[in-house]
Amino acid sequence: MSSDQLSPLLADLHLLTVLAATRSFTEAARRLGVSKASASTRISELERAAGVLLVRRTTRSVGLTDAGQQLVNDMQPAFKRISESYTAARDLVGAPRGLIRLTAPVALGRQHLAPCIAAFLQRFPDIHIELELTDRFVNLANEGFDLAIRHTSAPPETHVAWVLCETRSVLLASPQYLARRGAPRHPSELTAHDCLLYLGGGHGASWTFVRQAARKGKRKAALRTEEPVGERVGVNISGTLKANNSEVLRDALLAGLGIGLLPDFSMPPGAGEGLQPALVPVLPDWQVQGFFGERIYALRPWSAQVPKAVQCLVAHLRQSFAAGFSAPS
Amino acid sequence: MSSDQLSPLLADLHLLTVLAATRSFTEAARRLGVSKASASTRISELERAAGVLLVRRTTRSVGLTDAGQQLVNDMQPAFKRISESYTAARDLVGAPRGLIRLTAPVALGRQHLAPCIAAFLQRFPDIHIELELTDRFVNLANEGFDLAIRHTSAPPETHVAWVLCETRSVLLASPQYLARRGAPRHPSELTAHDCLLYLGGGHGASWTFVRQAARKGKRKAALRTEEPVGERVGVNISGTLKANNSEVLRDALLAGLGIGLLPDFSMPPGAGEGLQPALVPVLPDWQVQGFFGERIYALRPWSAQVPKAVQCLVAHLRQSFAAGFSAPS
DNA sequence: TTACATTGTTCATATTCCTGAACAATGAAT
DNA sequence: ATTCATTGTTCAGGAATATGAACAATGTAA
Repeated sequence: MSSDQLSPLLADLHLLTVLAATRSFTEAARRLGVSKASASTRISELERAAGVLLVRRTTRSVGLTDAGQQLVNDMQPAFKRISESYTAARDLVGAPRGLIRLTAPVALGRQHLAPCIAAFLQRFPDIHIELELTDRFVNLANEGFDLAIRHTSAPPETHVAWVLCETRSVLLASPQYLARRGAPRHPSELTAHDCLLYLGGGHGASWTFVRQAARKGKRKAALRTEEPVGERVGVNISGTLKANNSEVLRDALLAGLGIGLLPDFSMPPGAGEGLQPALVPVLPDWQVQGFFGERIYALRPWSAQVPKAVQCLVAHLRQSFAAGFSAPS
Repeated sequence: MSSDQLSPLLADLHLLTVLAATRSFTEAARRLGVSKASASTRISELERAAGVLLVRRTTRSVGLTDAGQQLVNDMQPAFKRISESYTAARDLVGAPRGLIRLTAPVALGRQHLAPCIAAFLQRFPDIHIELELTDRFVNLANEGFDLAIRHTSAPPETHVAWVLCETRSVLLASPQYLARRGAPRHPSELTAHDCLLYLGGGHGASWTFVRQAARKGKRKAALRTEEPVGERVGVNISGTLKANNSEVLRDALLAGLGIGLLPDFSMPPGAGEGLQPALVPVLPDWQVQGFFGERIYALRPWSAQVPKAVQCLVAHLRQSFAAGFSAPS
C-alpha cells in the first residue's frame, strides 16, 4: 500500500507505542507533552482510520488488543531508529541540546544529583532535564528514560554503564546513643544493639563484616589488635526501625535511635568531624560488604550512539562525583 | 535523547524522506496530498528544530545536504517498516481498502488496464487507485509506487513479479498498403518495404524472425512449404516513421503507412477478422522474437507482506488478462 | 461496603496549521 | 540573450486540531 497517506498518522502511531509502554493515557500524554484529551481523541481516530480496535479500554486500565500489540511490536524499533537518527543529525552542529529524562534514587538524587544538575544546566542552557526520583528500579527503555543513576554493585549487562564513583558503606551512630548504650568493639556485640535497617534492594536482616586495616589516623592502634586482617563475621541484626528510605534512617541515626548503615555519600555534613560530630563511625576497623552497592553508575539503554547532551551530562557527573564525598574520619 | 518530543516532527521527517526521493517540493507535496506551501514551511520548521540545514535549495532544484542525506538514509527503512506494519494491522479485518499507486505503459494502460480497473473499483469501493501511465521505466520504490504493469521478457529479480498473461508480437499492415505494395512472402523482402519502428526499450532497427508451423486455419498450406520450422532470419528494417508510442504506430498502420510490429494486445479491435479487416497479418508463418516482451507482469518492490488490496488487484488483473486478447487469425 | 482518588471521555473555546493564490527566481528552449 | 514554463516561498483567510474543565466510571483503601 502506498505509504504516502500515512504521514499524518505517524504521530498517532508513535503515541500508540508510548501508550503501550505506559499503559495509561494520562502518563502517555504527559510524556508527549500533550493533553490527555488529545491523546484519547487521536487514538480513537487512529482506530477509526485503521478499522481495527487497537486499545482495550476498561475505563480504568488500558491494555492493547492483539492487533495493537502486534503493531506496536513491529513499529517500536523503527521509531527508536528514527529518534536516534534525528538526534544524531541534530548533534552534528552547535551546542548540545535537547531533553534528557533522568531517574535516580530519591536520597542520592536530592543530596548530590540535584546540585550537580543545577550547575550543569547553567553551563548548557539548551539542555533540558526531567528528573524523576524514585527508589523503584524502573525499566529505562520501557518508561522512556535516557539515563539512570544507580547505586549498585552489578549494573545490568544490557545497558551502557559509566562508573561515576566508588562508594563505601559506613556504620554510624550518634554520640548520644553510644554514650547511652556503649560502643560495640566487635561486630558480634551488635546483636545487643538497636540497629536501623534499610529495606529494599532485596537485602535480608544481616550484615557481613570484614576486618580491615584501620584508617589513617589510627593505624598504630589497629596494628596492635590480635585479630588478622580479612576475618569475616556475619551478624543477624535486629532493631526498632526499618525503612526503605535512607534519609529516614539518617534522621533516625541523628536522633539517636540506634546504629545504622549508610552509604558514605548519604552521611550528613560534618559526620565524624569536629569537636561535636553529629554522627560518629562505629567499628571503624570493619567494613560491611555487599549491602549497598559499591559504585554509583550512570546507566543508559543500549543504542547506536549516545546523544551529545547525554555525553556531556555523564562527563559532568563523573567530574563532580569524582571529587568525592568527604569520608568519615 | 528522549524520543518523546519527537512526535510532532515525525510527519515532517517523513516528508523529508519523500522530498529526498522526489527532489522536488511540488512533487513531494502532491504525493503526500498536502500543499507545497505546507511542505515548504514544514521542512523549514524541521531544519530550525534540528538546528541543521537539511535541504540544499537552489530555487530550482532541490538537493540534500550531507546531514540530510545521512538522516534520510537512516530513517527510510524505519518508515517503510512502520508503513508495512500499519497496513498489515489494517488488513487484519474488513474489506480490503487503501490507496494503490499504479504505473503502466501508456498504451497498455489505456487500452486494457483502465477498463479492468473500472470494474475492480466498482467491486471494491474502499480501494482507491492512482494510475500513472508512462513508458518511462520508473523506480518503483523511489517514486513511491505500489505496483507496476510491465511488458517485458525478464522482470527484475529485486521485485516480486506476477505473470498476468503471455503475449506475442504480430506483424501487421493495412489491406490498402498490401494492395499497393504487395505482401512480402519472406522476411528478406521486408527491406523493400516501409516498416514502422517502435523506439524505446533499447531495440535497434532490426527484427529477428523464426519460422514456425502455420496457424490453425492454414496448417495444410504451411506444411507444404519447403523451408524447415525453426529457421531464423534477421532483417535490418527501414521505413518512414519511427515512434516511441505504440498507439501512434497502430494509427499509422491503419492509415496504410507501412508494415509494423504490434504486441497482440495492441491490435485494434477486429484486426484480421471479418470481410473487411482493418489490419491483416503479414508473414503469418513467421514469429518475431525478442522485440516486445513475451509476458505482461505485475511488479512490486519486495516487502515483508503484500497488502490485501494489492493482492486483490493482482488477482483481478490475472483473471481479466488470462481471458486473453483476441489473437489475429 | 463505602469513600476516595484517579482514570478516560466529552464538549466549547482557542490555538495551530493548512490552504490557495500571488510573487520571485531559475533552468530550458528558442 | 530572451522568453517561457515551472519551481519554491510568502501571506491572509479558513479548516482542523489541541486544550482544560467537567463528567462518569472504576480500582483501592478503610
